[in-house]
Amino acid sequence: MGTKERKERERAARRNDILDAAKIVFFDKGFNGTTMDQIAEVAELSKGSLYLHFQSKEELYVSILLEGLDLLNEKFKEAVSGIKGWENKLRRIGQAYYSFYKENNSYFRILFFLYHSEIANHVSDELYQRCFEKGLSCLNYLNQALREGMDAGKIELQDPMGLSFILWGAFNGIFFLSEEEDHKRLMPSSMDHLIRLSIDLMINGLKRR
Amino acid sequence: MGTKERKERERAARRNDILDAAKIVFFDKGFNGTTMDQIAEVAELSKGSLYLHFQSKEELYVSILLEGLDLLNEKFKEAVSGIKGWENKLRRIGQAYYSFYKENNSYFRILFFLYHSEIANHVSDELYQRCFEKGLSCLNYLNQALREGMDAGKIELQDPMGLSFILWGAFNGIFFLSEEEDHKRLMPSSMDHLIRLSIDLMINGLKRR
Amino acid sequence: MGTKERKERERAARRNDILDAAKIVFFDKGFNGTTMDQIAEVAELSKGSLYLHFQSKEELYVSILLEGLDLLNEKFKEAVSGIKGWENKLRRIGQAYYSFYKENNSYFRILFFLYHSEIANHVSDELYQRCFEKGLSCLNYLNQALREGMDAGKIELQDPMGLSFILWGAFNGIFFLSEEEDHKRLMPSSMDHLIRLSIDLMINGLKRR
Amino acid sequence: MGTKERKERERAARRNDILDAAKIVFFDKGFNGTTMDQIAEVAELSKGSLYLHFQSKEELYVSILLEGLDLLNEKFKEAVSGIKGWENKLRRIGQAYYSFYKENNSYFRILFFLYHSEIANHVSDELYQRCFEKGLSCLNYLNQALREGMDAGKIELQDPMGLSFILWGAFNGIFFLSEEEDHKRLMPSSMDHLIRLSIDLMINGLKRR
DNA sequence: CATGAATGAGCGTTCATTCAT
DNA sequence: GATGAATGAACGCTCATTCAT
Repeated sequence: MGTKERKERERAARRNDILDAAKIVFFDKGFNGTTMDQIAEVAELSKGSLYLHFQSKEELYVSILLEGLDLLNEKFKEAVSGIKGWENKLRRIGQAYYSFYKENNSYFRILFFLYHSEIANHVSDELYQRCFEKGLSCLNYLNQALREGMDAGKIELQDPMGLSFILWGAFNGIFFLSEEEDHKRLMPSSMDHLIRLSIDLMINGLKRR
Repeated sequence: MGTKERKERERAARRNDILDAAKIVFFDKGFNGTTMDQIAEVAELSKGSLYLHFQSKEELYVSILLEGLDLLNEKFKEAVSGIKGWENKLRRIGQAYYSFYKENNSYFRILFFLYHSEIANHVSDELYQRCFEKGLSCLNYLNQALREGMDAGKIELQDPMGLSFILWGAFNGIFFLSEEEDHKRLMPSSMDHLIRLSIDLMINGLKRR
Repeated sequence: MGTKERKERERAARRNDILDAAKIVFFDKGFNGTTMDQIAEVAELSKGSLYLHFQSKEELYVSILLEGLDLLNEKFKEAVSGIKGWENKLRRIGQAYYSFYKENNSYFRILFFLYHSEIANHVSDELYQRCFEKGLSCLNYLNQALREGMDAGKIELQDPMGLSFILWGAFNGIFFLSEEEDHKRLMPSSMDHLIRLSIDLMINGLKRR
Repeated sequence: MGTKERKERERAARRNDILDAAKIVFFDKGFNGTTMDQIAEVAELSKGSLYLHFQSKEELYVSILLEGLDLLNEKFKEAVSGIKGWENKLRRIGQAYYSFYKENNSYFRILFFLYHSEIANHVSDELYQRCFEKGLSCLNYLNQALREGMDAGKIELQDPMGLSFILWGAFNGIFFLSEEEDHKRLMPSSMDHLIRLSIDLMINGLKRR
């Protein structure tokens, strides 16, 4: 009886090995720069075996992205846990996202790279849907904080989802821009400072006058 | 005579034909999804002829980007021409960027995709530098407006370049997020509304209390 | 089992198939005139498969050359085995080279063509080194015979390696010249006769007076 | 009237310009490494104009070879002029060929490269024939010297053309072998010494006993 | 389940040659 | 005669995916 379970556990372990190997290579060389051979070699598995667990290169890539979203969800959860007040919550979420960007930069880039690439089109609907939901879940932390602020009358009564969306997009864009090596030439101030500025700007902007 | 001049005009025209063809294909399939054969076919030219005008696929791609940046610069220039007041200027720039995003969406995507890709590394320094400068020039319109606000004491005295950077990034991110087809499922409100909200949020955030 | 062994044998066999196919085409059209597609077609394999066994066109080419050198080494070994006297040995070596030239003409041409081509530069050091050593080994048969003649006081005491080099080069050149179809127009006598003449000339030239 | 002549002179001059340019590039990069564009650029002419004077890349190449053969003929002529005795003549011819090899190495290589390459097949019969004849003419210097030796009873009475052929081939082979960079590793003695040795060997070998 | 040999479509780039002007 | 834009057939090599064992 336990046999079946063990088998499944082993299968999951194998899957994880592949994922770990893929992460190493994808993080290092990007989607197009990575070959299935390289992943197989790092995973110490045959190339064919990769396809026993993932339907395609794209699905493998997106599976990593999914991990990234899980991680981010967790970070957001921690960030707001026990925190009172919409403003504090937003600040904490912003900082959490920034720390995710810094500490898990590779995940951030993968996460970002998905959109608009041809990758999304080569992935099963089911997998895509799961991505979508996890993204939505992240967005919801923002959403909650904003609602709280509106309920308290501190933020103009408007659709909180739209605002969450804006904040999320804005931070993405700022991080993304910072990625670019040459942009650092332009920036008079440190990234840390810039992010603090951004958070202040957003919070300040949200407040009713 | 004038023969020489005519020749040059024809050459430029041909170059433009290629650029137009490339735009069509790149916009549709992305950089990696596009082949030189496809471009040649659309341009109704032989593949070899492409290389008479562009050294490589990458240079062709970046040349389009350069056009996009020119266009955007123009849009920004128009946007602020004759406008008084930092707030008005910022609003106009934001709207101009939004209209660029909407009306020249393909340019926007190419423009956005350049960063962080390996493309930049396969392009001559000179071409890359020109991109950089044109991007900087766009940023400067924001910069000017912010300085004006600071001089008028309406905006907290801080590094305007950093703030420009934030605003630029934020808008990029918001547009980019909106690109994603599925995100539209989430959005309760129209894109137009969302952008107005964003601009208000930023302007409000900038103002001193 | 022995499964693993069988696999290896099959792999080696396949490698040989490719080598055989490549020989046919290279011999016929030369290095630059040969395409990987042609080889693949003759080998009844896909082009991609060629690269499973050889890193590049050049490596494939040089691998054939290596075979040729092995064969030649063997011929020289046989030629001198059991033969007494430097003169006899030299004659036998000369004849062996001539028979190699005649019977394995394709190898001869490849062997000859390597030098001075850009091919050598596109081959791994290891492969190149092996070529070099096998060539040296061939040269050594000459070297031994010459030493013997010097020890016996029949040949002027001079550096035998230099002389080996001369003899080797001379025969190469003579064979090579004979290759040229049109040169046959000039030759009043048969190739066989010419070679006998050459050997006599060399032997005679070596002897002290 | 002089008009026509002048035109022809100009045409010949142009042809020479191309030849000179081609020499520079071919000598530097070899046949396959050279493009018609490069030649055109060095010649400060358009690519199309090249074809006004030469039917193909191959014909251009072989035309240079022809120059080389002219040069060699001249060298041989000088070498034997006023020299008495077959042995002296042969020595002088051998030295002349060596000096040609050293001082006009690029010509030597082109001359050598022709044979067995696919080049010969892409050249008009007429051009090929001219090559052949000039080669023959070179050979004749050897031929004459050998006949003289035979008439004087110093050389075994045999077909002198066959022997010329052997000598020519032998020197070619020795020079060619020396070209190879790595062979220098093997050689205990200098090239100069080696050649002296070769000439002695041949002369000695020719003499009757 | 695991393997890894085999596939084959595809790619960016080159370049000798042609030909309208 | 001179030009140089245009051609188009090649070419070496890659790599995601398949499938017999």
